[in-house]
Amino acid sequence: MVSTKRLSSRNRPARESGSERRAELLAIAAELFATRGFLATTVRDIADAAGILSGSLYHHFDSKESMVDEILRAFLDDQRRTNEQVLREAPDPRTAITELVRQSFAAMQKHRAAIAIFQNESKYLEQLERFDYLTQAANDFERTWIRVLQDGQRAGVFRADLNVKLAYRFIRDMVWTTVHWYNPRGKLTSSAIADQYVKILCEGIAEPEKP
Amino acid sequence: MVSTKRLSSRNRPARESGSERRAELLAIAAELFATRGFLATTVRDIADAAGILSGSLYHHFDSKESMVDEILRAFLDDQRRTNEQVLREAPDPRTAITELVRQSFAAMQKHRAAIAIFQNESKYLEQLERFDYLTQAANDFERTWIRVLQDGQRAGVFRADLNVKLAYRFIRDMVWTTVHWYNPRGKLTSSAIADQYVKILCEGIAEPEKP
DNA sequence: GTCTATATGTAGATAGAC
DNA sequence: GTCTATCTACATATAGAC
Repeated sequence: MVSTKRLSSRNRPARESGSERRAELLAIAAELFATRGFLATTVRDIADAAGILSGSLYHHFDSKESMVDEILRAFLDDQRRTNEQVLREAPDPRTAITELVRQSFAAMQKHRAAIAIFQNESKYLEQLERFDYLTQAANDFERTWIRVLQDGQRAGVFRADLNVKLAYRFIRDMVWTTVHWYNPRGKLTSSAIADQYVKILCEGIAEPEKP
Repeated sequence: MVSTKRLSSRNRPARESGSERRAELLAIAAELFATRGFLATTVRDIADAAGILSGSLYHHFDSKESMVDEILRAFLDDQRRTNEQVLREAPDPRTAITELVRQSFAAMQKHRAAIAIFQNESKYLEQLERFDYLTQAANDFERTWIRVLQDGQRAGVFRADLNVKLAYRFIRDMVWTTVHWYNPRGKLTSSAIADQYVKILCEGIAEPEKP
């Protein structure tokens, strides 16, 4: 049974995805990239934090860029899938917006470091060809939110005088920048923050009920 | 009249503040730091953009850090002064908040690059002792806004159920992150953005008038 | 999977001529 | 005020032993 053709974690080449050690190292790198910044973090910093020497990292990864690439792709794939599900299931624009916000905050539990990196380093990484998908992902998010806002305007649940592009940026910045100060072990749960934000947001942009 | 003891721009030592060339070079550096990031910008990049060689920069500045230091201090001093004036002159909390927002957006005309640098690089620069004042400045801003929000709550013009610390971060992020996409030569004036934002913000957090 | 040893590039910064 | 020339340090990455 050992000589099966299926690649188990025992015989899979180390430089491909799936090994537990890789995952550990990626988590360590993600944390450092998020807190110190990608450029300010050296491969020696990562190796030190992992208790190995810098050269040993190259047994697992091609380069520092490959590491951040994997971290970001994992987050963006996950986020895109979840957004699509929200849009499929939401019965109306107001629910859709609320759920998109709540779901973005929820992502902070799982992808806190990746979100911070996406926020802080996109401007730099987008200059490199291999990270073109970051620009595409940002455009995808924008299209999704703007469509929901416009649908809501047409349906009369969002103010007609709202500049949807501006409102989108407003919501996006509000949600994502939370990662800069959010503390996963603090008093405020991501759910509580989401509730407070959605409340401020909706009572600002929702058309008041006609009496 | 030439042999006066007063330092004119003719005889002032080049490495002190005031010369026009310094100001030009600082503006060029600020633009690069803002768009590419502080670490990603090399002194050679700055020199290239200025049409000189990298060594020549050191006739004007001690180091790359000194350059960003000057850029940030100029912005923060200006901003602090303006905030104090707003607070002195605003007759009530709602006006104070509105004017603080409007004034922050107005700062984007004069200090766009510095604001972006302050936003993007503070986390890294704060690790260095010489930039301790960045942490202090951020705390000062926070205290100012929170005081106004609390005053407004006590006066009954802001919702009593508002989490002021959360609302502050909400406003701060909303305002400052605009610099990431604000285009000084675009259709939207900073004043128009401010109006739209203040509207969304206030109709969200202002207590509705009792009929 | 990690270590030893090292190649290679490039960054920030300096000294002195013009 | 800028250039020429160069120093020094450190970053990413590699090759092969264990």
